[in-house]
Amino acid sequence: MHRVVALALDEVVAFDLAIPAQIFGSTAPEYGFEVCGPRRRVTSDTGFAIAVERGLEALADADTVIVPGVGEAALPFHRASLRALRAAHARGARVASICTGAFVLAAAGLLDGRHATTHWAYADRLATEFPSVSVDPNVLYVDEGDVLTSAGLAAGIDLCLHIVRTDRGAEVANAVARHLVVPPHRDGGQAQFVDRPVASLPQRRLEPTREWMLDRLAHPLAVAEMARHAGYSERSFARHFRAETGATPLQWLLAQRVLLARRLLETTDLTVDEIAREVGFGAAVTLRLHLKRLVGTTPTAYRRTFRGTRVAA
DNA sequence: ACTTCCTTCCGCCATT
DNA sequence: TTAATGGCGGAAGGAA
Repeated sequence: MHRVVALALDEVVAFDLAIPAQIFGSTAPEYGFEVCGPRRRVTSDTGFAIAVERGLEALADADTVIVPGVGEAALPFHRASLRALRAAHARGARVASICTGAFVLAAAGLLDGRHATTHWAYADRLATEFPSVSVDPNVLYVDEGDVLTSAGLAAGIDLCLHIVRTDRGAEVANAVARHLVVPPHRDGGQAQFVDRPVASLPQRRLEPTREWMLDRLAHPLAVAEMARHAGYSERSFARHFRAETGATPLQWLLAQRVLLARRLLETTDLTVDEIAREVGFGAAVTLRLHLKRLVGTTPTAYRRTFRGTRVAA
């Protein structure tokens, strides 16, 4: 049982807190979830009160600590909370933030010299207040291994799914996503928002083409063909694709191939070479390369870790 | 790991 | 005038 503990400070963003509560507290299997904080009762950013079951001592035996966003009034933070966070991290716990929770991690010194992200509207401020943090406002989440940060609000869902995928594999993460009724995978590097601050309707114009690409994943697929399917020139296709997904066509395709390969490694006994061909990589070396690049591991090591993991209903 | 060949991506800019 | 389009060239990056 992997213990996830969320730290609820004053003016905690209710939505941010609800995400890990839903995912680790009820949807994903084999996780335990608790909410802790320096006070037994906090008022959320939207005004309703939350009963906090545990004190800061709960951080002492957490495997993963999640810090949701907090309102302006919560700054500066309780020294005891920051100390407990530092101690948890030093002990080896994985620490993650959602939205403006990154300010708490930064105040605890856990982001020094690291890449991090936060809600796009606060990115400048984070970079100004904590010059030693390398802030990237254009990604959904940043995974530094023992410290993870995510962008605003709904990006917390992407982060928590990413954590489940890391711990339990792609198959379990997909099952959780299906239960939540969200798309199974947005890559961390995806832009938080595209072109306009207020996204207008047609963000799914290329969806049929993406579906078509998924169907033909096993075959070689050139950008020129994709553009033709979408009815655009290559140049315009690339522009629209990036605007909708945050990724270039090839990046997206490679990510989907790796994702499918992960599922096959988890759920089948096909050889690495067979899987490589099955997902559209010409040979096993190519799969190895991209799996290493995107997940940081080798096919056999990945299979050893995740083969046979049970899937949530 | 290195090299070669090929594709992809993106800024620039004229055109619609 | 603004917004979208698509061709071009060079640099980056993928495949073998």
